[in-house]
Formats: sequence, C-alpha cells, structure tokens
Amino acid sequence: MYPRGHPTLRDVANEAGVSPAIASRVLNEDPKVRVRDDTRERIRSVATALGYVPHSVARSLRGARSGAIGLVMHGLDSPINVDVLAGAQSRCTRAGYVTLLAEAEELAENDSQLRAFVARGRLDGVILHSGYGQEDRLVEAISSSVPAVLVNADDGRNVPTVRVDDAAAGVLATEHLLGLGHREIAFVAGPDGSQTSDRRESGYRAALRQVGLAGGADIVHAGWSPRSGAVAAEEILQRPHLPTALVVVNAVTASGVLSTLRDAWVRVPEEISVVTIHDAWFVEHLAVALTAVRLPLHQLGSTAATLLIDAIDGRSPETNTFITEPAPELVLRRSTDHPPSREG
Amino acid sequence: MYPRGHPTLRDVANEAGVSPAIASRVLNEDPKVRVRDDTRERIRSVATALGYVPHSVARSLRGARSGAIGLVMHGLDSPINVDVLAGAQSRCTRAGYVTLLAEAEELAENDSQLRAFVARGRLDGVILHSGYGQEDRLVEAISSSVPAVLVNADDGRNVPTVRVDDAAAGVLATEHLLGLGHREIAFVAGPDGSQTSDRRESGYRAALRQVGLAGGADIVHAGWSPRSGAVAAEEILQRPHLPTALVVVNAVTASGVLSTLRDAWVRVPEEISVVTIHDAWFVEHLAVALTAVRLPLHQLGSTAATLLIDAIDGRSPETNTFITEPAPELVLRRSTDHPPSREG
DNA sequence: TTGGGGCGAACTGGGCACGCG
DNA sequence: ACGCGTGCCCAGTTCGCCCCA
Repeated sequence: MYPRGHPTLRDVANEAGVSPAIASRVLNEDPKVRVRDDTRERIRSVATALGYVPHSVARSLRGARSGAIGLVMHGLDSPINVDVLAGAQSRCTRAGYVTLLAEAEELAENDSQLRAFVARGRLDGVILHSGYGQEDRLVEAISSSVPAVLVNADDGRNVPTVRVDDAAAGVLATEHLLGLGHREIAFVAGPDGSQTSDRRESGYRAALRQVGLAGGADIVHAGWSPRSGAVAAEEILQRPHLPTALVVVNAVTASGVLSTLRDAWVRVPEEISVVTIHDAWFVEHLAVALTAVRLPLHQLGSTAATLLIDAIDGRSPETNTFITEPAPELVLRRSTDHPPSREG
Repeated sequence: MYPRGHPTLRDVANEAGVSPAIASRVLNEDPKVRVRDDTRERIRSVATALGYVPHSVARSLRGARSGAIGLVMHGLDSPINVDVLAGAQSRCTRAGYVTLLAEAEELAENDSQLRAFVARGRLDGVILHSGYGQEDRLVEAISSSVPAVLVNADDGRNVPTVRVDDAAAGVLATEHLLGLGHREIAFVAGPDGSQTSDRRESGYRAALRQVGLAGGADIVHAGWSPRSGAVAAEEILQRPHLPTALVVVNAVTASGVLSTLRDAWVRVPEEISVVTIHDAWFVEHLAVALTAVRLPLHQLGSTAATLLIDAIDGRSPETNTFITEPAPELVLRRSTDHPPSREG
C-alpha cells in the first residue's frame, strides 16, 4: 500500500552524516546558516533519494502557522456562490495555502463541527461568506479565534469586509430599462433581511429617483431560489395591470421568473422585459437569453483571500473594501426591449 | 484582537491542581481512567472557565490522525460536480472530519501545490473526483501517500472506486424515446476519452440493440460545456435529415443544445425530442423544460466519503462500488414527445 | 583572534505507558 | 486497588555554543 514508514528529517540527517538541525536549515534554505557546499549538496541528494516529505503537522506545531485557510460558504447549490468560492480557493492555493471548506449553516447549527473547524492551530485565517441568518454568532465565534474576512456582508464589527458594488448593479439594470422607455418597472427582491438584496434595491430606487419616478418603486418579495422567483412571477401575473419590465435581484431567482412567464405564454421581451444581476453561465440558456449585469464574483473571492493573507502576514487591511474594478457591466441579450406600445 | 495566548492543557492542569496527563484523559473522557468525581468536575470547570480549546495540531502530531479529509475535485463550474462535492463534504463533516478542497487541474499541473496538499500528516485520506485527462499521475501521486477513493473513474488500479449507474441512465433515456416511437435517435457525447460518457453511450447502444436498431447508432461528439453542446447542435442542424430525438450526455451540455435549437426556431419537442442525464436544478428552466434522468449525485459523494472513512478506520472497502439504490429515474418534462408524423 | 562549519538541547501541545503511594 | 504523577514520544525549528583552522 502506501509507505508506512516515511523517512523523517532525522533519517535524512543520519544518512547524510549530519545533525537534524543542519538538515532542517539546509532543506529550508535558511539564508543565515553557513554550510559547506558539498555538505549542502549531500543533504539535498539524500533527501530526494529517500523521498523525504516534510511533516506539515510537526512543522506547524513549532512554527505558529498551519498554512491553511478556512472557507466558510453558504449556498453551494447556487453557482453564484460557487464562483466566489472558486476565486477564493484559487487565490489561496496560489499563495501556498491549502483550503478547508465548511458550510456556514452546518457550522452555525452544530457546535462540535464549529469547534473542530476552528480548533487551535488548524487555520491561519477564515474567509466567511455566510447567509443572512444567524451570521452574527458565527462571525463572532470565528473571528474571535482567528483572523477573518467577511464576503458580501454589510458590517463587519471590526472584521474586514469585501463587497461588490451591488447598488451600482441595481442602478445599471434599472437605467437600462429606463433608457428603453420603461416607466413601470418592478423589482423582484431577495429574502427579507438580506443586505445584498437591499443594496441592489436601493440602486433600483436611486435610478428611479433620478428620472423623477421615486414614487413608482414597485417591490415584489421573493428570495434566492428559482421557486421563489416563480412564485413572485405568478403573483405579478395575477395583477390586472402588468409592469412593463422587471429587475430581478439574482440570476437564479430570475430563472424561476422566466420559466413561469414561459409557461404562462407571456412573451419576453415583447410583453415584458427582464434584466437580472449576475452573468452566470446559465443565463443565456434560460427560457429566453437573459440580459444581465456582470459582477466580478471570482474577483470578490480572490480579493477576500488577498486581504486575509495580508492580515495573516501582519499587514492590517482596510476594514471595508469595495470592488469597483472591473465595474458592473451590462451584458445585452434577448430579454430586454422597448416596452409594448400602449393602446387603449 | 483575538486571544494571543490561548490556554494550554498545562494551564488547565495547573489551575486545577492536577497533572497534564489526568487533565488530558478527563477532557477526552478516557473510559479506563480512575479519577474522583470532584477532581473530574474541577478539571472540566477550569477548562470551560479558561476557554480551553484543544490544539488540533499537537494532537494529530502525537496520534497518527489529522481528522482531515482531502477533496480533490474538477469542474467546479458545473453544478453536477458541485453536487458530488456537497455530498462528500457533508458526509465527512458529519463524521467529524474537516475537509480540504483542491482543484484537480491545479494539483496535476503544480507540483508544489500537490506536495503541500499531501504533505505528511495533513490528511487522513483523499476523495478524488478528477477529470479524464492526466488523472493517472494524480491518482498515483495521491494514493501512494494516503488512502484514497476514486469517484466516477473506471479503473482504480487498487484504489477503491465509486460510480453511479451511467449505463442504466443511458438505457433509460433511450428507452423512453423508443417508447414514444422514435427510431432515429442521436447520442450527443462527452469529450473523447471520458469513461463516463462512454458508459452512457454504451447504455444508449444497448437500448437500440434491444429493439434491433444496433446499426442505427448515431454519435455526435461534443463535451461537457454548454458551448460544445451548442456546436454539436449546429452540426446536427446542418444535416439534410434531422434525427427525431437526441440523448444528451449531460445536462450542462444539453443547455447548449437547447439554446441552439431555440435560436434556430426548431421546436422541441414538436420537431425534435431531447432527453438528458442529470436532473440538475436548472434543467426545468432551460429553453424548454427538459426531461432528464436523475442520478444520485449527492449520494455518490457521500458514499465515497463513507468508503474512505471505512478505509481510514482499517476496514478495507470493496474496490468497486456501484450505487444502484436509488436507481436512475426518469423525470418527465416538456422536451420529449412522439416523433413528428412522417410525411412524404 | 576570528570566523567558518556544525552540533546539542530546548521547545511546540498533547497522548500514553508506566509507576508510585 | 484506587487515584494520580513522571517522563518519553511525535517531527521539526531554532538558539546558543563549541571546536578547529
């Protein structure tokens, strides 16, 4: 099977006829150690010959670093969140860290899992992308035991935060519709209490206000799931008078909205325009290819990782980071057009 | 910030007026140690009062276990693979393990990342869900240093393997179309060299053979991406004579197929029926709500985890596990119907 | 004397086999 | 025999010291 007896540093040292101390410093390329070149060479070749692999656990026991970063995520069923995860994961890996993955809900509910995760010595830091629910306790529990960075949370209470420009995305989506001539635009919102949804909604409101339509705000409550989007769409379809356009808080929600419209034979964009936030891979494959605002999700994750690594290295990062570059961008597809001409 | 000086086991022992040994055994609830109840109580209360958290690194240095399992995944951009990941992650967490996440491609390309990942002592085992490319070297490198389980790979060369019943899924999808009266059914396949795709294709062929249509097999090469599905669909549309139905190897691929058909104004299912494999969340939101074969992906991940944990605990698992329960199941939607009546 | 070259031992936090009163 | 302490071990890292030319 796999080698029961991995060679240790001592094995290498013995074989090379030196002390473990020297072997350690040579293999770690300690600059302030003076060793003859032939000794150095001998140690190295013995190490490779024996297939020496350093014992990460012993190493991190002595040093104070584990070389591991924790990623606490929620909603892995949504590709949106997975994008953020991938960005963070990739950045950590490239920086030489390994990444531990945990689900926010599980950790929040299960104390023993939380303890195992933040057990002393295991993690050098944590990136926390939690839901909008019991995140307070989780943030507290984690950030009190290890450096942390919050993703897409409003207020970190001393914990550094990274966000994309949700408000700008809301503005961009809404302005696009206004530019096409729409004046009756509904906003299909996320779950109550979600700050992310609130920020997008405030962008929507700001855009309306800009053209003197502040009173025309029309909020339909939904959530992050396709099902909640479908329910919201049904609700809208019951109205005697339809809005001419929808801004949907999230692409996953929008998939439910579009399916309901499709099944009700409401034509998009002829009868109603739809624009959403997040240019995920699937939006062009929905019932109608969906116009969407692209936000740099991957970068959201990688920036969070960068900040965390800075914090670990002792450089204290700013507490509230905003990703403005690249700016939100509208990706035009088939789901938006001029409003239907009013007759009657 | 966070406590610089976490209390150690010795701190607890001193405070409680006992030796570290006793403190250790009491806190670990060692059954074969005799301690007076008041001593036991004292140790425990001191531990909680001081907020003692065991040092996972020190613990795993002494014992031979790290309490960590590695998840090496590929294609996190596909929800299909994320489902498997979630199943494995969840099972590991519930069993008291933490999980390390890595990308198969990165590990395969980058030796230092691979070494950091399988560094001695860090992992108790690895679940490997790799791509079809350079997996051999990766499997070799990982399984030679730590127990491993392969997900959806054909041949583990001594490494235990877990698979869903891809061939049965191919059969089920094809039989559904045959039952509707289709006789000209094309199979849109995954990338060359993918064993998963090959197994589904063999199910497709078997179903055709069953009704005496062995010669009617019609394979169109594509891949796992929506784009490759789109290209395959375009290729099919160029034919002078369209098949009446398609079996698409994967739901993500199918999303590209359907979009192309939608944009070419080819009606599904009136002109062509489409069935796919994997009942992912998005399939009902595509251009047409898609009939799909449901495979137990979450369970694929959790079963892999169970097998690995068995292996870690010394119970050697069977080398080739097949998940037959629940069996593949057809989920009927709108994309399949009788073939168009032939005229002319 | 000085400095190049390398060694010994303490230390990281805990687990466990003994042994002692 | 009950109830508990001593001391070594896990695998490295690092500080101080020592020896010899």
